Amino acid sequence: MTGPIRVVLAEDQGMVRGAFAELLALQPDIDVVATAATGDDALRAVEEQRPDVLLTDIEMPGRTGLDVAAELHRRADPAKVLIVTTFARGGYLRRAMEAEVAGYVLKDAPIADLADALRRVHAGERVIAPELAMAAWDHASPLTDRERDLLAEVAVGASNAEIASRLHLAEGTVRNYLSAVLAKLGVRNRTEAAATARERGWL
Amino acid sequence: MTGPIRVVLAEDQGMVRGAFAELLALQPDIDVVATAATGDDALRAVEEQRPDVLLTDIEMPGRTGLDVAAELHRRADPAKVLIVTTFARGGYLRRAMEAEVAGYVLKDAPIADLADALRRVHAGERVIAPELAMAAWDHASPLTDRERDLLAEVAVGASNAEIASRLHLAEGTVRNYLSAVLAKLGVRNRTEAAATARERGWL
DNA sequence: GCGCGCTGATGACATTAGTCATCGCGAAGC
DNA sequence: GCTTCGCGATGACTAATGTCATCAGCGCGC
Repeated sequence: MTGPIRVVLAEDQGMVRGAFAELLALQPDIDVVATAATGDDALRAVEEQRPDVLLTDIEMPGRTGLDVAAELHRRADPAKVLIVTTFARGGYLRRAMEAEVAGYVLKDAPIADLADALRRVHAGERVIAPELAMAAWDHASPLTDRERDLLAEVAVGASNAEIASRLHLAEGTVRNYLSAVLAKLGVRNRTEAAATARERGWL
Repeated sequence: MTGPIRVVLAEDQGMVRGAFAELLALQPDIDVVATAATGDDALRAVEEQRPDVLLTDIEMPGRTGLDVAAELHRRADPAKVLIVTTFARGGYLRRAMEAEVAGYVLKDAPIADLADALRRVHAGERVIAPELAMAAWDHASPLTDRERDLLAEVAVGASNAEIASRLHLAEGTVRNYLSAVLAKLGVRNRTEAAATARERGWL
């Protein structure tokens, strides 16, 4: 042992951030060296504090926790990333895996799991919420990258003409792609496609 | 003073529930007599424990915190209700007001506000998050009840024909209503209307 | 009791959205 | 080298959406 585990905590909700920070600080082997409310603050805190572990939520203003994880991975930063989130979405887990995060736990789990996961991640283990390890992959998105781009536009209410101009496509092409998306999702119109994709985290 | 404030805590996310419960339990004047992960459990806990205050999240499986608040209000239960939630949505606050809740605070606020709000609510004060007291009403939904019903169907991807049959309307009527909704929201199609309404909490 | 807003309805019309067949190009995969 | 797949495009359809004008009953406010 070389001293307590140095942790940066990123979580946008003030109460949850405060509560986690206070509880973790009660653990003798854990030292919360900084907290952040946004992804950008989290990155800055990691640069300044060089912690052992970044404990981060996903949904935060500006950069998300997944964006931060991807950025740290790109920089080959030695800090391990432990994602703690509400969302048991396959898409999130996929992106987390791509960013090589060290752990992914759900806020649904008991609070004791948090410090436990932190210690295991610090020890070099990989910690994935068991509900996800199984469930994530049979929900894998059948969409291609381009189809996802398109669907993202659909989800904010863009018309085919708008999508065509934003994505530099012919309008007919947009119609065709969307037709394929509808078939893959097994739905009958764009609005249902948007609702379904949102629900399954395929946006 | 007749002893500590007896609190029932309802919150679906295990980690957040655990963290809040542990922190509140550290306060000498607060006694967490029960915790619940669903609205139904919360109701049951209030019946059994007869607490001074029910501290509850809104979004929970089954019955929401707002449903529970409305039910307790209907029963003229003496327990005061303090809503603590992520969502600064006008619609939620409106429904909370209708259920005569004693307080409404945001998880965005610092953790110290939680125990503070709890004490003030117990003392008979009404505590509303300042961001909301102002903001909620200028975002008030311009939609009528029926229009909201319709939009809820639209948001899950129903076609006009489906909406017509589910709501017992003529299809032409559905088209007209939707047209009015689109005009009120200042959008150009149903998918954008769904996205906008979801974002503003008007569903 | 008159007006207004909500609800519900028709019908005609213009515009979008969605389907299908078919094509070209390039990059993998075996 | 041939096939498969992703990407992008036309064109010709059909079906679904959205717009507008117009009407009628009901309840509420003043």
